[in-house]
This record gives sequence, C-alpha cells and structure tokens, in this order.
Amino acid sequence: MPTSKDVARLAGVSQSTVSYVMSGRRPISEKTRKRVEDAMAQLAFQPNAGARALASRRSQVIGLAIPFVPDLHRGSMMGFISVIAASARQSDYDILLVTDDEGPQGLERVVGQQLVDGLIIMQVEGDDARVPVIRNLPVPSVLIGIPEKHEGLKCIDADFELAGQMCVEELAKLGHETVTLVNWQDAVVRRRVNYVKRFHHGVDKAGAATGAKIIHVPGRATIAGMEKAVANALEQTKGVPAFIAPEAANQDLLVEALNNLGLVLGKDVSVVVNCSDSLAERQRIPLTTIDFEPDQVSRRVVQMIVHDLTEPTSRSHEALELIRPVFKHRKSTIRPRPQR
Amino acid sequence: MPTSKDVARLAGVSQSTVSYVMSGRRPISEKTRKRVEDAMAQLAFQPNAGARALASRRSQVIGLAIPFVPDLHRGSMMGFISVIAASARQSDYDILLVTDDEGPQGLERVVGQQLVDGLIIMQVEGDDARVPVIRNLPVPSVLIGIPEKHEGLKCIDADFELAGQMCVEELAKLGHETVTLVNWQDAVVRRRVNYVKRFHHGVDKAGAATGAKIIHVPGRATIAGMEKAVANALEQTKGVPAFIAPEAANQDLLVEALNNLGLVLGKDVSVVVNCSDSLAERQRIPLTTIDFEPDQVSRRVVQMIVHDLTEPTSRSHEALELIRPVFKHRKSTIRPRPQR
DNA sequence: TTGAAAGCGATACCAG
DNA sequence: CTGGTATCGCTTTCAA
Repeated sequence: MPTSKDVARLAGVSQSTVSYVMSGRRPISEKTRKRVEDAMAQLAFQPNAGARALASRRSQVIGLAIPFVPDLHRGSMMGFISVIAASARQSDYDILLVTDDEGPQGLERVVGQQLVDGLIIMQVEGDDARVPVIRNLPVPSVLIGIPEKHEGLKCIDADFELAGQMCVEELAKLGHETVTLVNWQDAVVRRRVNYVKRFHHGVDKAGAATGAKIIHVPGRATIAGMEKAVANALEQTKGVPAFIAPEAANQDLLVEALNNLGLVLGKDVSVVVNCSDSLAERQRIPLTTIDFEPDQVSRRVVQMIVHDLTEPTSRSHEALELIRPVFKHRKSTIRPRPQR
Repeated sequence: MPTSKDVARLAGVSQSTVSYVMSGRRPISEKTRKRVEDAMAQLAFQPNAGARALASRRSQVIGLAIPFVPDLHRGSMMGFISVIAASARQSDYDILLVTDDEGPQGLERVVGQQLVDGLIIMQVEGDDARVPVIRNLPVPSVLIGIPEKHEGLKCIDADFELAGQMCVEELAKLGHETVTLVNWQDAVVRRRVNYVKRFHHGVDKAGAATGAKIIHVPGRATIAGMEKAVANALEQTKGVPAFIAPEAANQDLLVEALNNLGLVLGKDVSVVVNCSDSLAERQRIPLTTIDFEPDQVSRRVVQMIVHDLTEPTSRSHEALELIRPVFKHRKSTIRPRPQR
C-alpha cells in the first residue's frame, strides 16, 4: 500500500505538502496541488487511518451505542442505524457499533482507546445507566431519547407530548366527546421510558383544553385482555368512540378487538395510532396515523454531533430538540353526527 | 490520557515490557507482570487504538457491509447486526458499518485506509456488485448469502433448499397430496437472490421424492391478486389443500385470502411459512413455521472471519456453509383424513 | 526474562 | 508558497 511518502516522492514535493493538499489547511499553488493529486490518483493512495488518528488525535469515527431491542422496535431501529451511518459519511465520519451487552463500560472503552471522537446513544431511557457514564467522558455525545436528568446534555427525540396533543385535538375537532388512550404495555412502562409520560401529558393537556373526556386503559398483551379493556372503555364512552393506540404492539390487538365487537373502523369508531410500523399500509386498515419521519431524527443527530466535533469553539452546551410528528392516512377518521 | 510509557515508568519497567504484558507475545515473570498490571489499573490505562493499528498493522476492526433494506426485512437485519457486533467483541474486534449507498467503493475505502482487517458482507445477492470488488481486496471476507459465482469465497447462508424440502416432506408426511407454493413477490425474484431458486429446488425435489403434486403460484402484492391465486390453486388441488409461503410479505395476504374463502387454518387447510417474523406469535394464527436461528448465522460468520484473521497459516480457502432450519409451532398443521 | 531503539504513516510546527 | 523534522503511542526486532 502506498504511503504519503510515496506520493510525495512521485510528485516531487515534501511529505508535508501532500498532507496539506489533503487537509487544505494551508494554501497550495495550483500547480503543485495538481501534481500531488495526480500522484495520488496514479498510486491509488489512501491515507492510513491509524497513522492519521495518531497524529491528528481524531479518528473520524463516531461510536453508535445500539440498544438490545425487543423484536417490535427492530425495524425502526434498523432505519435509524443505516441513515445515521449514511449521513455520517457525508461529513466524512464512520460509524462504529457499541453494543449494549458490553455495558456502559463499552462506551468508556471506545473513548478510552480513542477509537471514536464522539458518541451517539440510541434509545435512551428515563433512567439510563449510560447517562452518568457519558457525562464524564471527554468527548461530545448526543442522545436519542430524553433521560430524566438531562441538564447539560444534548438530546433529541420525537415530540411525544405534541403527538399526544395532536391525536386528541384531531379527534375532538371531529366531534368525539370521549377518547380512549390505550396505554403502552407494562414492560415498556416499567422501563420508565420518558416518552410514555410525555405522550400522556400531551393527551391529558389536550383533553382539558378541548373538553374531551379521556379514558385511560392499560395496554394488554392478549386479545382477551384487550377486548375487556375496550368493552370497559365503551361503557364509559359518550357518543361515537375513538381510540388512540400509541404502541405498535397494541395496535394489532386493538383492531382485532374492535372487529370482534362488531365495530367497523372509520365508520363506527375512530382510531389514531402512533409510531406505527406502517400498520395502515400493511393491513390496509382505515386508521389515522401520526408518525415521525425517522430519517429526520437520524440526520439531525448526526448534524449535532458533527457540529460539536468540528466547531472548535463553544464546548457542548445543553440542547433539547424535539421533532414534530405528522399525520398520515388522515381521512379515515370519522366525523360523528351530532348525537341529539 | 495515560500512555504505555506512563505505565512503564510507574511500573519501573520498559515500554516494551508493557507491550508484551498486553499482547502476551513473550514470557513475562509473574512479578513484573503484576507490577505492570497494577500500574495499568492505577492509571486506568487504555491503549491507543490508532497507535496500535499503526504499529501492528491491524486495526482489530471488522467492516460490516449493511444493505439498503426494504421495510420488511429490517427487523431480522437488526438482529444480525447486533449479534454480529456482540460476538465480534468476544474476540476483541469492533464493528464498523459500511453502508450500501457508498457503493462497492465504500469497501475499497475502509480497506484502503486500513480501517478494517476484514469484511462481513450482508445480504449478498445472486449477482452482487460487491463480489468482484472484494475478490481483489487484500483482506479476508465472509459473505452472508451466496452469489452466483462463489468460487474461492467464504459464504454462509441459511439452507433454503433444505427448508423447501422439509416443508414439502412435512406436508406429504401428513397426507397432503397437493401442495401449493406461493412464490416470492416479483421484486424479490427480479433481484435474483439465490435463495429463491434454492428454495424452489428443494420444494420440487421433495415433491418428486414424495409424490406430492406441487403447484406454483406467483406472489401477489394485493389481496385480490392473492385470492385469485389461491382460488386457482384450490381448483387444481386434490384432497386437503396445503400452502407454503416462504416470503414474509405474502404471509399476511395468504392468511387473509384463505380466511376470505372460508377456509380455517389448521382445520381445512395447512400452511407452512418460512422466515416468518414471528407471524404465528404476533397474530396467534395456527401456522407451522420453519425458520432459522438467526443468531446462529451471525455467530458463525464472526467465527469464520475471526478465524481467517487470526490463523496465520492457510489463506482464505473457499467455504460454503449452510445453516439448518428448524420447525416451530408444528402442531398446527393437519393430518387429512383419507379421501376415499 | 528484560531493555533500547527503530520504525509504523500521518500531522503540524518552525523556518525560509 | 514550500520543506525539514519532531511527534503521536505502540509494536517488534536486536542485544544483553
């Protein structure tokens, strides 16, 4: 493999000139630049990453901490990862994976070995063991998800509060007087992921603002449980029922339960789902869907970390960015006829 | 950050001794080893990856070429990735992502920059642009998936031929005389992924061996199309119908189509699916599932590449490893009563 | 069993 | 605008 020395020799310049041609950190005459570039092309030169990292003290690699994910979220996770990797390349960074089962020490390792210049932490939960660790790490990082204590951290997430709000407003505007929120399943709630709370908050807030009555029913993992929950909600419902099912795992069940109770979606009942893995498309069911452009989060997170990595000034100041959700398939919700 | 020099000083030994303690490449007296290890712990020393790579000419990083995946396969893809990353760590390797949208040159780049010691290529298709590239790369690589021309390459994949065979044998053994294979959808077939062909081959072979009649119907993307295909198959069916639906995208549709035609799964008709993203669990539908342990492939692929990377002798000889599928939920297929 | 010292292949400072 | 050279932190001969 040719080295920059070889390039220098062939181009008849010094090694440092070759380096400066690559980095552009000092003016080079058009003539020598051309000679160097030709030599590089001729030798198919590629700079040695290790040597570069050693000398420059930057690896041009970003560590990506991926969570251990239960089946359901895997699809979306994958989307994040590939978009993050692709966007990172656009800024001349590579992505190194840090798996969860190495524990938070994994983060200390890749930073300690100076393998990475910064970190992106995915799926941050309310009380995440990785958070205290990254606080003490000498590299910038950006979190996807918002931990309980996030002072001084850069976080980005979908705006779940707004999502909850929008769901209720949508239904209230159509004329629904009662809206049932099917909660996340217990396993998720117990993980204390912050977004559950935030979604609830948005729902309740919009309920108060619009006057819609909000019924909360727990997320159930079985169809029987779901049917009971739904029946229960229907009893307390005034007018045409409406449901909000933010968790993907519940959506199939809710749809099935409503079917079993003889309610036709988009006709007898409105359903709004969130974060749907394209349930609407997949099953061709009339649902209103509220969702986030996942790529938007991914690209933004890379922007943020790259900014911290390249901006020489201003060490990582706190930041909290929320991505706005959007409606899709919106026509399938119904406008109840006035009930009296 | 402390360097090995600092460790050496603190331990009162030379820098080379520190290095040898870490690598174990030469005997060290118990006494000095202890002194060095203590010093390392005391300083929380971590070796600088760039320097190490530069000096040793090995980065301890494996490049993982991830494909651009359509939604459906994303979940399983994610499983591969995290298991690969975790297993790699067990052998002291890290994983660097190489996205597809950098093209095959992405592979040349990471190898050329000596960022990686070897490559794992995911989702290799029948005629894959990356294959000719890696052939000329000076590092070992392992492919997941089997390209048309694979002489001299190390490949690993699920044994789709055997899977096809097992599906038919299962149904034939139960007494089905006619078996309908619902093919992959056109988009997949056109990509010339090898496994489609291999699955077919297994199905036909087992059909011939068992005497079961095999009907092929094309994979359809719409429910109407699927219903027609199913109806068509039923006309040609003798005895109790049985279906094999290897592609996940078709499975929902097939189940729905059968429902619409009034056929009850596990009672009027047997269905065997393959590569199911746990459709059976998700929908609680009585299906027999044949599947692969995805983790098995992932772990094996890491073993293979690590072997090539550490075995000083024997440069990458060709290899083709097929992972055996297994049945799940098997009881839901039916044993047809003798028809005359 | 250990130490000294010469690289590995870039970067970046100091001169000119 | 360009060249010489010290340096980054570790590995690995060569000598003892």
